[in-house]
This record gives sequence, C-alpha cells and structure tokens, in this order.
Amino acid sequence: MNKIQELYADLKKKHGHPQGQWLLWCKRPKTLREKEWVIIESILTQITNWRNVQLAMDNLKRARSDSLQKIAKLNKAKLSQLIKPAGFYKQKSDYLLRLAKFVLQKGGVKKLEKMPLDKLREELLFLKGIGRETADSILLYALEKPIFTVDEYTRRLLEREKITNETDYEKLREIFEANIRCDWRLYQDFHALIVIHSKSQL
DNA sequence: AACCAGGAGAGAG
DNA sequence: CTCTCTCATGGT
Repeated sequence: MNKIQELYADLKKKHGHPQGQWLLWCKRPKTLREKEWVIIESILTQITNWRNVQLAMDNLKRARSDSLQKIAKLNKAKLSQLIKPAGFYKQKSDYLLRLAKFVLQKGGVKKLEKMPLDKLREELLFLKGIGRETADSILLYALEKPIFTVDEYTRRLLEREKITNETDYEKLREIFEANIRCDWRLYQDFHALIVIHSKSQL
C-alpha cells in the first residue's frame, strides 16, 4: 500500500461515510435533476461557506429555477438576486448563465456525459468562471467521471503528511490518479473525506 | 469587529 | 509561470 492509499484508509477509518453536503454530492445513483443541482452548486460554492450556498439554492428552488433549463432563461439581474446569499453574485450569475447555456447547447447533461472526457474538460475550462477545481468538481461529482478534484485542503494535507510539496494543480491531480484505483466512486469518497477532515482540524 | 469560506479572472512583472 | 488585486454575503 502506498502513501496515498494509506491516507485514504486513515481518513476512512476516522470519518466513515461523508455526511452533510456530501450526502448529495456523493450520492449514487443521482437523478438528472440532482446532477444539475451539483453543477449549480459547484459554481455557488466558490469561496463561500456551505450555509450560504444552501440559502441561494433555497431561493432557486422556491422560484422554481433550480434547473439549467430554467436558469438559462433568467436575466442576469433576476438570477443575481436569487443567488445573492452565496456572495460574488454579479460574477456567479454570469458564470452560471454561461454554464447553463453551454450544457443546453450540448444537448443536456446526458449528452455531456457521452462526450470524450478530455474534450469535455477542455471545453469546461474554456468557460468563464470555471477553473480547474470547479471543472473537476463537475466532472467528478455531477458527471461521475474518474477525475480527482484538487483543492487547497488537498494540497495542504499532502504537505502536512509530508507526501509532497508540489503546488501545480495538474501534478497534484496526477499524484492521486496514479496511486489509487481509477474509480469515480473512490475519488468522490476520498476527496470528500479530505475536506471533512481538514475542516475538523480547525 | 475582524476574519473567513471547495476560486477564478485580469493585469503586472 | 508566479504574485496581487478584486469580487460580496453571512456566521463567528
């Protein structure tokens, strides 16, 4: 067993199955509707605590605008107002509109899932407001693709555990993907445990 | 009452 | 490629 595998075993032993927000993100199988929620939340959750994301999601659900189809039809001002609690609402409304339109233009979530993975990741990264972490969150948690999501918690944990001091995103992702079984269920569980564990260490 | 939360874009050096 | 600034709300 290598260090990455030992890390997983250790986190699994300490925290068991991911709870809270992760009940949806790690749920399987997910309905199409739930996958769209994860996509929406992946934008809303940028530099924002989960409570505020929930307030924004509640607004969207109350307004019956909690689908990519509905969001794509909203104007920027209306969407901004609905997601305001999540912060950075002017940019996030713009990002969400672009993402919703992109997915619809591709023919919906099911069609997205059938695209070649490399091409899909590339196109997501080309969208404004979607960087590597957000793109990979969407690929891993919504579209169930075997792409490990790296974030600051992940980087700091590897540093703390003296596994590596690497800072380059792609290289960090490669460290995980090269050392554990290629399985999106495992990736989801592992990454969620990293975040849960990191927060518990505060 | 300052400080922070699963980031990303834009500009500068 | 690596800094630095900006964007904003709500809970401690």
